[in-house]
Amino acid sequence: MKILVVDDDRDLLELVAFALAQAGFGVVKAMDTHSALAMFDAELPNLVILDINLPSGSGLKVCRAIRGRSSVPVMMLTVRSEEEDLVKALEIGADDYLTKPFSPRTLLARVRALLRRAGLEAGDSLAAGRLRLDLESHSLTIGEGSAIRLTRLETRLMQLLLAQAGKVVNAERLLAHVWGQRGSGDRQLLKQLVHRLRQKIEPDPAVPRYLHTESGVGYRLTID
Amino acid sequence: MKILVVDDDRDLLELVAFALAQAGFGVVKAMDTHSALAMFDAELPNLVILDINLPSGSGLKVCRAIRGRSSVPVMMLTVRSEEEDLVKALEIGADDYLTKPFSPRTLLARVRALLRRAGLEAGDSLAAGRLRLDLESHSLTIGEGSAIRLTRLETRLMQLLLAQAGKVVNAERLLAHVWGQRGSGDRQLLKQLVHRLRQKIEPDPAVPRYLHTESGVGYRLTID
DNA sequence: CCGGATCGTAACCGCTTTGTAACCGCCCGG
DNA sequence: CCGGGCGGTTACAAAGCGGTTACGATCCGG
Repeated sequence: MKILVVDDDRDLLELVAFALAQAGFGVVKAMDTHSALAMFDAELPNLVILDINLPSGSGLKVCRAIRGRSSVPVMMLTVRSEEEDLVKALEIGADDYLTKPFSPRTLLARVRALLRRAGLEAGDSLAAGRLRLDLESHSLTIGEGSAIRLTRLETRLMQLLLAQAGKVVNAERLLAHVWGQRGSGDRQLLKQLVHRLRQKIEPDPAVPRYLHTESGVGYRLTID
Repeated sequence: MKILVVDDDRDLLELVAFALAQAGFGVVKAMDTHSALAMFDAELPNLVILDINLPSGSGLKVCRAIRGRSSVPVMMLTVRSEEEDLVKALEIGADDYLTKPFSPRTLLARVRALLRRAGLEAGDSLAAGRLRLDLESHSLTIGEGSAIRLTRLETRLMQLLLAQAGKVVNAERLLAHVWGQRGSGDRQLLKQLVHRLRQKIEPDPAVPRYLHTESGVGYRLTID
């Protein structure tokens, strides 16, 4: 999912870009109207975040230009005093707006809502380092590799390990998460599941690169 | 198509209800959290419109409660100052939001967009890739080929798959969409319907080209 | 009333997923 | 040196899933 961010304030631009990148989005940056449109044509992003107040001609022009060539979702960044411009932006065809200052959390929630509304949502997925788990389709992607299909239990195991990526996860906790009360105390269940998961995801299952054993404690997912 | 509207402001509630009814939707109303949930369980609406700011406990609680029992689309109504609540609502799983004041036209456009994404659109034709489904005549056209007549159930199945083209659709969701509550948990029903549909639309039903199985998850319509 | 279309239900098959047991090697304390 | 605990591995059984065939009930137009 690629997002174009346009803002002439370098600090804010970097902040927004960082927050988006952190959340797993691909980010393209521009600081003026001209390069914004050039970037748009070159990269064809799935969403555009656009400061309404740019020095070289207003953000409205960029918005209009983008609307002229695509129906991609556009989110405007405004300050409260620009009420007037905001109305124009929405009339031109911007889809949403965010009033500065805003928290990264707000930004992400809005961006996700926009993508969802546009039907571009990536689905329920969880990522850390080179690993990305799609909970919807039960598939795991490593780096640029092809997706590996996981079973229901493997997905549940991966879910907790990935959520706690880099940290050791207690065996008892893994058991509880995957099997519920039933699995309590049964090491063999976990042993087997780890074995089967390693066969699928490790280049050399005998020398794990991702799913490491922390002897006497539990397991840990390495993310480099 | 049934829509539950929850708002403690009677005027706004009636306004929204009127606009929806005018557009041909069935409308169910509630003015507090308790009756909202009671109505939800009793009527099982296809979409919920929910004021974020209810007196008897926040609208967030209702949203969470609904998400706990269904994946029905939820649209939140907010005012600009409720930014913080809105973010929470989106994170909880609300699908869209509308900032008061809004025009009936905007409301209807958003509602239709949500229904379309959920595969519930009452419109007469739905297309993705080389596939086009006519809901009126229950016929499916592939590329330049001739129309294939589908049965009522086959059409409903195709409708949701097509609305979610390219994405895996959960078996339970398909069951709910085609048979409603009745089909819950009955894999055999779905198995049969998929089989019969494949006989009609696949060049070689044994090696599906369009309607793919995602083992342990559900089905996916490929659109190339 | 006949005959086809539609749909639900059951049974069977083969494959995958999951559970269970047994065995192995390693480490470590006594 | 011995024995037990731990984790990995192999092997096999049980359960579940998805595809398929078959059959009966129902509905509806001719």
